[in-house]
Amino acid sequence: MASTIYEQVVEDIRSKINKGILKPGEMIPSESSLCKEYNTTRMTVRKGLALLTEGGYIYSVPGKGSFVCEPDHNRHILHFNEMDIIKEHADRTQLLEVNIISPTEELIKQLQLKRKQKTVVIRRLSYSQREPFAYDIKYLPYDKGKPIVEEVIQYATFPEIVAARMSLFSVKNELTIWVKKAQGEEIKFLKTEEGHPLMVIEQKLFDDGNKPVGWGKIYFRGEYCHLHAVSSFNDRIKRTF
Amino acid sequence: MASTIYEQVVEDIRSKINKGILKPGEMIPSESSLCKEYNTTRMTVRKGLALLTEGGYIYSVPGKGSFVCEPDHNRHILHFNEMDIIKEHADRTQLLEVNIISPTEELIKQLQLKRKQKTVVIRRLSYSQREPFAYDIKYLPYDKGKPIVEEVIQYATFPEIVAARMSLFSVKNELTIWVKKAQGEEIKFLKTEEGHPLMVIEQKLFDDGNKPVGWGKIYFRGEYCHLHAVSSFNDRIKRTF
DNA sequence: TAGTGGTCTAGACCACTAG
DNA sequence: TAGTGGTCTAGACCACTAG
Repeated sequence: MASTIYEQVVEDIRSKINKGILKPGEMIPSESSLCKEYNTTRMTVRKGLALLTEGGYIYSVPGKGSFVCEPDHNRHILHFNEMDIIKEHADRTQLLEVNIISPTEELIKQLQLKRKQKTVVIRRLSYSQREPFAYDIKYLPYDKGKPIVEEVIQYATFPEIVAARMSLFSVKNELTIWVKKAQGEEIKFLKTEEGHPLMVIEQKLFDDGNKPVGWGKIYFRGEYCHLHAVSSFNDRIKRTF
Repeated sequence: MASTIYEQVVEDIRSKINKGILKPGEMIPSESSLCKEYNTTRMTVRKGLALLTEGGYIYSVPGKGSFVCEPDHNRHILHFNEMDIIKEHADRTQLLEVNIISPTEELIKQLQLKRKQKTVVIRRLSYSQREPFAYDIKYLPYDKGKPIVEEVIQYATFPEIVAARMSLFSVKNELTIWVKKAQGEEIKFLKTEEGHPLMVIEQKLFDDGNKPVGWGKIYFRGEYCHLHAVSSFNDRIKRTF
């Protein structure tokens, strides 16, 4: 049950939208008419409308009114944490390499480096019952002032590694996910037959100013990587209740 | 530049959090002290704090204060629309089957059906330059009252099909994504060699009352499916500015 | 010109926290 | 007991929309 007036406003309008009484594109009652309906003031009505806006149910157009959104069925929340997937199966994670190298052309492009700037490489291999199942390689711009702590690196996710080194609160992470047949280095480390399906997850990290601060790929033996995502639509408003 | 007082509050506090001046877990200044600092009233300060809360920067504890959140690097936004991926490559989408069947045990379980309730099957195959690359199969509970319009089904996403049939505003969609080697039926339709890597995307749809209203899988030839996701963290608040 | 949403004021009362 | 955030009131002025 709604314990406050604004919750009542939210529940009533949300239910009307979900039942199709209010359809996408249609105008909802104006703030002043809602004030009368609920015998309350504008600020209270607006608190409810703000929650409906946050939840993706309505949007407002100054001077005109508030309208029901087109539902967005495409937006999903993907909870991706490389270490969760690794920990789920791994009994051992081996640090293959932590090094400072001169960047390749690809790295200069991806991390937008100056030509003489060094990069840190981190390569890890995770085993499940002696079978290697995840191989990952990460690059980040080298910064003399910031030491690399191996114990941290071994068990941290990429955003954690970068955020720790750069003391960033928010690191933007762009994921690209695809499938490929194992070949070359991947076969060597993951000990698969040639052509074995791999799930590849590429991560590109950016700081607040959109500067690349990390780039890496994780190769999972296909059978070890299941990803889960949920449409974010209904979820967004629930935090509040 | 901030054109309103509450935007100024948001920008100042957000910048302090991003620079590490305010660290996760620390308390931010109280509402009353922010009122003094910005020479404004509580409702205006609270509007700014509401946006910071929405953006995942702070949370409040009644009686105690407002605190800086631990950043959540795991939450990503995945924009997944099966038809976008299909349209990107397809020059033809063939409706293989639209049928009403008696459910298998698996279907009864997945869709929580009563034993005698029929289900609708929809199977499609998409071609890129005569090469089949996406095979998908969808099931939804059969409802006598709701006709199945083939022209719609051929080009609609699963949530669209279900939402249209059930006049639902919000359908919850649970995605599971994994990799498998092509075998059996998949080889037959996608005309791949055995063991070819496939990206499998399973969709399970629920109505407002968490009742399953659709279940299906899409099999992509691996090379045709790249998924993109972005950490949602910084994005959430930007809508407002 | 009447109606709309956006911003803001200056209060009130409440439950809760922690010394 | 002083301080905190949560809810709510009853206004004000504004820019904008559309007849």
